[in-house]
Amino acid sequence: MSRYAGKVPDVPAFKRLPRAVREQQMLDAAVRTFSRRGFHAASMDEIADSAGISKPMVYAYLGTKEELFVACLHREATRMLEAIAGAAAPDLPADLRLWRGLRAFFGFVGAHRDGWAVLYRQARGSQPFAGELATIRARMVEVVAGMLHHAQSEREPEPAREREPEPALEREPIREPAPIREREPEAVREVGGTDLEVVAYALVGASESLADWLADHPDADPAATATRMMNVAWLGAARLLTGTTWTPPEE
Amino acid sequence: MSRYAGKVPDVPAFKRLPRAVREQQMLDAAVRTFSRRGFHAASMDEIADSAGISKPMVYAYLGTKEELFVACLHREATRMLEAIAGAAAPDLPADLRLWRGLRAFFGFVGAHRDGWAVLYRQARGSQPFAGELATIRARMVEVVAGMLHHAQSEREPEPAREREPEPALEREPIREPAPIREREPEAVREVGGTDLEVVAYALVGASESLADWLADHPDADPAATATRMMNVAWLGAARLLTGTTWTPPEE
DNA sequence: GACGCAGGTTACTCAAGCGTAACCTTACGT
DNA sequence: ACGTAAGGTTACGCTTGAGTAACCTGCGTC
Repeated sequence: MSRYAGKVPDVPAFKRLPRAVREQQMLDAAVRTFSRRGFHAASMDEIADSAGISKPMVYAYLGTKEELFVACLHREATRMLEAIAGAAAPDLPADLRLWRGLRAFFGFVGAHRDGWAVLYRQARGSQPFAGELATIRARMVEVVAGMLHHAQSEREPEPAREREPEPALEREPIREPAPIREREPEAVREVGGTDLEVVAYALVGASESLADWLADHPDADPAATATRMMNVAWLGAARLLTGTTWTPPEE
Repeated sequence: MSRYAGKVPDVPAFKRLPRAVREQQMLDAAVRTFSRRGFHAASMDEIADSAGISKPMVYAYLGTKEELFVACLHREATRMLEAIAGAAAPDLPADLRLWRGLRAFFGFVGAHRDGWAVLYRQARGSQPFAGELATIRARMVEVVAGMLHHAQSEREPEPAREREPEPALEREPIREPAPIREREPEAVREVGGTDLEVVAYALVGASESLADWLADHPDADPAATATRMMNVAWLGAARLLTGTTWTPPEE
C-alpha cells in the first residue's frame, strides 16, 4: 500500500535488533512451529511470521529449512543434556545418580512439552536428520552406559577400569559427519553375555517412549514418570549387574 | 510414440490382473518406497512405477497418499501382531510367554528390515498418523500389559480378577476415530505404586527402540537382541511383580 | 558528512508432485 | 454378438512453498 516502510516513518515500532537476539527469537519460533505442525507442514513463511521477522532474514541467519531444523534440535538437545548432567553428579552412588538423571530428564521434558520431545520425535525416521539424531542418541547412551559401568565397578571393584573423562558436553562444531558408532572392538564390555551398551540403548529407548507419553499427557507428573522408569530400569539393571541373567530356555 | 498401447497389440505383455492382486503389489511397492525415502520424499509417481502400474490406478484402489500410507502401516502392523500372537500362547508361564513374544517380535523386525520398523518410525510425530499409531501402540501395550497381569496373578492368586478375553486381534474396520485411551478410572491397577500399563508402555518403548537399532544394524542377530531385551524387561518386571519396588529417597 | 555494513523488506521465480479429466481396451455375462 | 464395467493409460492443472534478487535504511566511524 504505502510507499515502503509500512509504518509511519517516525514511529520506532519494532527496533532493529542484534543478530544474536534475532537468532534466538527465530529458533524459538521455529521450535514452536516445528512442534505444532511437524517438519514438513511447517512453512518457512509461518516461522518467519511467528518470529516477527521476514523470511530472507531467516535464510540469512540460519540457512535452509533443514539446517534450521537441525539447529533447533541441536539447541534443545544441548539444553536437555546440560540439565541432566547438572543433576547427576558423578560422585553419587549409582542408583541415586540414575534417579537424579531420570528426574531431570522427565522434568525437562515436562517443562518443555512442545520442545525437545516433539522435535526429537520428528527427527526419527527422516533420513536427513539421521546424522544429528545419531549423535544425540549416542550422547545419551554414553551417559547411561557410563552410569552402568560405574555401578558395575562399584559392585566388583576389580581391575578398576580407566574411566573415560565424562560424556563431553561442550558445544561441538554443529556438524561432524555423524560417526554412526561402529562398535569399537576393544569396547565390548559385557555382563553375563549382555552388552552393556545395548542395555543402555534399551533404557534410553524406554525413556524416550515415556517422554513421548509424557508429552502427550499434559497433566501427567514428570516425577512420577521418572519413578516408574526407575522401577523398570533400576530393578532390572541392578539385578543384571549382580550377575543375575536370564537365559533363553532350551527347546 | 506409437499409437496408444505402447506394445505391439498381440503381445500379451503384462496382463490385466484382478484388483486384489494389484492392491497387494501396490502395497508392497508403497512399503518399499516409503521405507527407503520416507513419507514425504516418496512420490506417488515413484510408488506407481515401482508397482509397475500407473498413478491413477493407485488412486483408484488405495486413495490418497495419506490413506495409502495408513493402509501400509495397517497391513504391516497386523502381520506383526499376528506373528507375536501366534508365538506367545496364553497358557505358557509368564516369562516364557514374554520371551516367545519378544523373539517373535524381533524376528519379525529382523526379517522385514525395510518394512514394519521403518514405517512405524515414520509415523511417529506426524500428526496425520497419530490416530492409527495410537491404535497400534495401544494394541501392543495391551498385549504386554496382559502378560504382566497374567504374571502377577500367577504369583499372588488373590481375588482372581476377571481376565479380559485376550487382546483382540481380529481385523478391525480399518479406521475407528482413534480413541487416545484416556485411562478408564476403573482400570488403574497398580503394583506397589507403579501402574502396570505405564510399565508396559515403557517396555513397549524399549522394544521399539531396540527394533530401531536392529533395523539399523543389518548384521545383528534378532534372537540375541530379544535376549537382551528380555534381560532388562524380565529381570526388572519380575522383581516389580514380587512387590519389590524402588522408591525415591527423601531429600 | 559520507560511506559502508548490519539489519531489514517486498515481490518474485521455479520446481515438485498431488490429484484428475478424459480417454482406451478387453473380458465376460447374457 | 454386443454392452458394460473393470482394468488400464496419457497428459495436464494447479497449489504450495522453498529459496532469491533486488532493493531500502540508519547507526557507527573515519
